[in-house]
Amino acid sequence: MTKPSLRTVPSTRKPRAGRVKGAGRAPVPDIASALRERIATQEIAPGSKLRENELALEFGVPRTRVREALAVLEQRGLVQRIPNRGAVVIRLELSQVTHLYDVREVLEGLCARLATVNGDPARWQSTLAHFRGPMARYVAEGDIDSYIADYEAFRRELITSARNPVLANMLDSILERTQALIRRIIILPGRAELGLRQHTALLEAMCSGDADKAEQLRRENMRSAKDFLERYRKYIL
Amino acid sequence: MTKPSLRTVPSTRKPRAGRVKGAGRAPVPDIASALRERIATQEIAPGSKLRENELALEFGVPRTRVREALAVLEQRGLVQRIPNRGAVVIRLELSQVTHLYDVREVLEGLCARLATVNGDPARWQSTLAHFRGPMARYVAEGDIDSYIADYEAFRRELITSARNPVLANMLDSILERTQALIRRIIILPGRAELGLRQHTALLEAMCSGDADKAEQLRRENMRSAKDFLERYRKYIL
DNA sequence: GTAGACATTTTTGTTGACAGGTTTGTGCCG
DNA sequence: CGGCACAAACCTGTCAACAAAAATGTCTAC
Repeated sequence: MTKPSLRTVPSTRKPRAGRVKGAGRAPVPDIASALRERIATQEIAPGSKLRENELALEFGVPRTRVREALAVLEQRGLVQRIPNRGAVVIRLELSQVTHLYDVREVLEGLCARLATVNGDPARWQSTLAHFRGPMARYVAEGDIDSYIADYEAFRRELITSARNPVLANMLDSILERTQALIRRIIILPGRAELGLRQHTALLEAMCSGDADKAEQLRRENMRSAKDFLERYRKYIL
Repeated sequence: MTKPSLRTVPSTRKPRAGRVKGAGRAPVPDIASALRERIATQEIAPGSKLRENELALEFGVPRTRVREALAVLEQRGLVQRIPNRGAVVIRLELSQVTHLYDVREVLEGLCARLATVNGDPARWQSTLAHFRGPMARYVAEGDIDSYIADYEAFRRELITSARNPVLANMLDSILERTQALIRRIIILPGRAELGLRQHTALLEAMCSGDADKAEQLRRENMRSAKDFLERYRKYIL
């Protein structure tokens, strides 16, 4: 019943290359990354249709390349493609998020263990200090952005230190799919404070070279994140 | 000042080109599966080049479809694609296998735990009996094929019972990449016997509903498999 | 006899066009 | 006034031809 007002480009062709984004030639990985970014930031809402022609026009690339990028995103679990109907952004159900967090728990645990085993303990001292000092202040002052940014850096450092490309790839895949949520979890009452304590404990275990404990602590951390998520699911999903 | 490519005049008429043979139409996933199978069985050796034209001809499909299939295989980590040089089957280094097994350890552990939690304990009684009876006989008699087949069935049952699609997908991904190895690991001296004992112990834990123990036992099982692999690496890789 | 330059062939990368299916808009009939 | 059938527009799936790059083969010069 809704009048389909203003469909873009009624009859006038775009005469010039009106490429809004990258000028000429964007490689497939770049297109996939750009799309991934938009999905993560919810610039493209879950459930939206991704029209190939539209994207091809915007990026100024042939449709085939957009198609390849969509195939990558499908393999990565970010979009769902229905034959002859196109690609839509995956809508996160609670069950799906639970599945992701169950897997993430053991993978992050492994990551913490490997990072502890691989590096020398002294390496994490400065990070521990950072969590005890500035990070604690961020939490106390409610500077969520700084806290998230530095936490992400720490997480990346863990992955790098683990030196396991397979693990890194899988963790990336999970992060891509849950990134839209972390900001909403972290502002839950008490979550940041608990997380901070847990990260500090983890770093202490890592500094003392106790890999088993590091793994266990990291897993507990993930489990508690999942608990928060399930408890406050109404406010998040 | 990009000169827009001149619009081609549709002068050539296509006389409904008939397909030469009954060479059917294979969808992209089928081609990917076929290739995956060949890689797993080493019908295509690691390091081989996969020529698009060749495969297109063999499958009786246009080259584009082979190309898509190769893209899937690349995302799955089974082949490596170098720009302008084509796709080659990944060659497994020991370090890579170690990485895969480290990740597999925690994922299989999670799988065992979830399978224990989700199903009722009685469900695994018959499987336990199967491992104590026929499976033990297979090992004693050296009937490796039957042993592997039934073990694979058990493994799939675990994955199904875990009811976690994310986990299932990742375990599949790992299996695809290591499948060429399992047969060689299992024939190592003492491996099958140890594995049998470990699987039996795992099933006992599952029957008693002890999820934590199940996870731990499964992880030990994987770790010992990795140990065998590293000890006998000369004979395997 | 070998190394290097050039020509040929093979293989991959890219593009636009066409065909089939789905959604959307419109008119007719109950 | 609402629902159904039909037609148009749109979108995706598919394909074969074209262009560029790499690999291969050949010949010549030293």
